[in-house]
Amino acid sequence: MMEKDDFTPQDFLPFLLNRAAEECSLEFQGEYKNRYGMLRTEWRVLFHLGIYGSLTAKEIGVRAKIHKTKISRAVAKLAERRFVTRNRDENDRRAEHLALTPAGEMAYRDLRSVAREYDDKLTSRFSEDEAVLLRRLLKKLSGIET
Amino acid sequence: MMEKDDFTPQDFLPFLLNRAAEECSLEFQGEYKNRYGMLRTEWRVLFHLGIYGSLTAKEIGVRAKIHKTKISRAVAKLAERRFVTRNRDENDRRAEHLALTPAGEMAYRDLRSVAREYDDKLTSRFSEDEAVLLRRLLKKLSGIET
DNA sequence: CCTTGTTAGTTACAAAATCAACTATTATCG
DNA sequence: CGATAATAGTTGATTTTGTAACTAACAAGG
Repeated sequence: MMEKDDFTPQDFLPFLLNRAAEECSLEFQGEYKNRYGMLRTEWRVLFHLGIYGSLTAKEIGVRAKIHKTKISRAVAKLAERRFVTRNRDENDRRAEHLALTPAGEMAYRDLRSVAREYDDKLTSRFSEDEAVLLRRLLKKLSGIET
Repeated sequence: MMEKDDFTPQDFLPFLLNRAAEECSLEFQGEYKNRYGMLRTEWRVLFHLGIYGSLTAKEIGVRAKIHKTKISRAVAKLAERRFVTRNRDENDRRAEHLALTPAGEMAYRDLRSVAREYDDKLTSRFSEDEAVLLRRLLKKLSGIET
């Protein structure tokens, strides 16, 4: 009973992904937490609105793979702080179009530059090609090609 | 005031990492959850013991970048289910050496083969070179070269 | 020895995530 | 039309996590 055994569990992808994601998220958290007292889900929502302009909670969930209750609560907090506005869709009154307020825009641009610096710091460990490839592969893993 | 603007926040690495890790972890969870009712941290601990034989909670934490309280609770559950044993270090009686019981070994080998299949499925989307590079880069990101 | 500091691991309490059930609205189809 | 199903989003109950404080054991310096 010959068993091919080239599998090294310490290289198990979900395992490596979790570890890297955890490491980076925690480190990056230090950069923004004391700026706006924002939680991980909140800046992710903020980023999405900053990038794409206006989205519904549902759309954010699909793009970012975040659970809808997490988004619901994050949006509630962001709206409370006047970082986002909610606008009912007139064609489908279940959906709400979310967008950044000017204050939200400012916070986004600020965090965006912090993110850029941190991203540069991370990718400085790689060659340009490696960085490009890494991003492409990560997108492939989450089933998103764009 | 010219601003170089080659930074696309939707490609922000911590963001891509989180999304990919979340996607894979959730999908993989479906493969093992109903087998042993194990949580993410628990199988990660189980894997480490399976791979490295015997470790202290501290060592697992460093290698896997998992917070010590999470490990403490995961170990408690695994011990309760008779998957791991605890042995006080005689030289330093603060530390405990953890190891798998035969039942733990069986669970590990079972999950390991599930993991192998899932890993194959994931990496089948890439070329061999890409898969190797991806793992290398992920290790680099978590500050571990080995 | 004995104070002070450090480390391994646990635990209490607060914060957050998950799950299930819910409202309100729209879609489907007999 | 009218019943049933589906969808966007919210809320409450439960579970899990993170923070900080704790115990117990060791270490170093006086």
